Amino acid sequence: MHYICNIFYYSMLSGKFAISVHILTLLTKFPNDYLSSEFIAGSMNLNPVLVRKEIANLKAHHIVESKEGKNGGTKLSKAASNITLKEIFEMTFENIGLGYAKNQPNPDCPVGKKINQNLEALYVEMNQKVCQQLENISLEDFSTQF
Amino acid sequence: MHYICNIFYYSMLSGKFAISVHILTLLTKFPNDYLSSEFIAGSMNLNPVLVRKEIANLKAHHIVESKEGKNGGTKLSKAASNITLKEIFEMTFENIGLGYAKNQPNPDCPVGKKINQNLEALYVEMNQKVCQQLENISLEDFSTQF
DNA sequence: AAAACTGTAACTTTTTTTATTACTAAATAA
DNA sequence: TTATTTAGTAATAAAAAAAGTTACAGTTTT
Repeated sequence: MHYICNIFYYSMLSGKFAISVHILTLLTKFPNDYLSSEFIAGSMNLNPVLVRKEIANLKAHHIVESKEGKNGGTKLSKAASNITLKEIFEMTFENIGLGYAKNQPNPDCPVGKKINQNLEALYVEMNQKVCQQLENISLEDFSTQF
Repeated sequence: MHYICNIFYYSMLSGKFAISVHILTLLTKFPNDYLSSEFIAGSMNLNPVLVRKEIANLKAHHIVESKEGKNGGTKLSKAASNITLKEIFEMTFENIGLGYAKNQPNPDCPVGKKINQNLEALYVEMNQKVCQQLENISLEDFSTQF
């Protein structure tokens, strides 16, 4: 089934990393099976459509592949030992950081003018630290805890 | 003005850390003045009531003090050089981490049963890394960037 | 006494997240 | 070959969370 690629299609799930890791852990546990979105959703207690959306993202990053039709589903397309949590983190577009105020600050105030830029610099550093940590954990490592 | 303490009063602002840092940076820039919530809100383009709520939290942690009445406002109650970003981070109740799925996972699935516990362990480690970083930055350090 | 503040409650509005419904297309199995 | 099961996606609805508003009591200062 083919659709025109829609960049904005993907809705933002707040726990995307958690959801992706959950999906991928299940796929790791059943490396030879195509798991259905229904089955995965059952483990997560989440709507199957949301699971499929999350899988769409993982597919776009080529770490899983799906088969449509009866007995279809999704499986890993590379070994769990060759996938790091850092990769998964980056795939979910999530950023470590402590947020920004929603409103644009006052550009006439010296603090308002620069606050977001200075916070950004701080958060970039955080990301680096966190990525160093996640880079050393493979999906296989994570999955063997279960 | 005194009210009965209400633990649940404090509403959750998503960018609490950012807002607190912004407030504290302003207070650092004017260490001898009581700044009004109106003035602070003007720099942040935020509702003054929200600023006062955030300040209530900072007061509870004894790093700022307020004066009611005419010409009242808020000022730092300790030197900016003696406040670290780690302290501020901890005051905002924010946690580093990459979130959890909203729904309770299926306890009959080996993965569902343990996913949150395993993510938690991962996030605890992240927090430690981030706290190490923030501990080395004082409010004064941060403020001199402006 | 008037004015300018803080503190807080009680809502309301807006935004973001999550869930649902519905339908097309594909693959399999009977 | 036809029914069935599954993915893919759009569109919308519902729920939850965040942000904003209004209102007013209590404090200080002038």
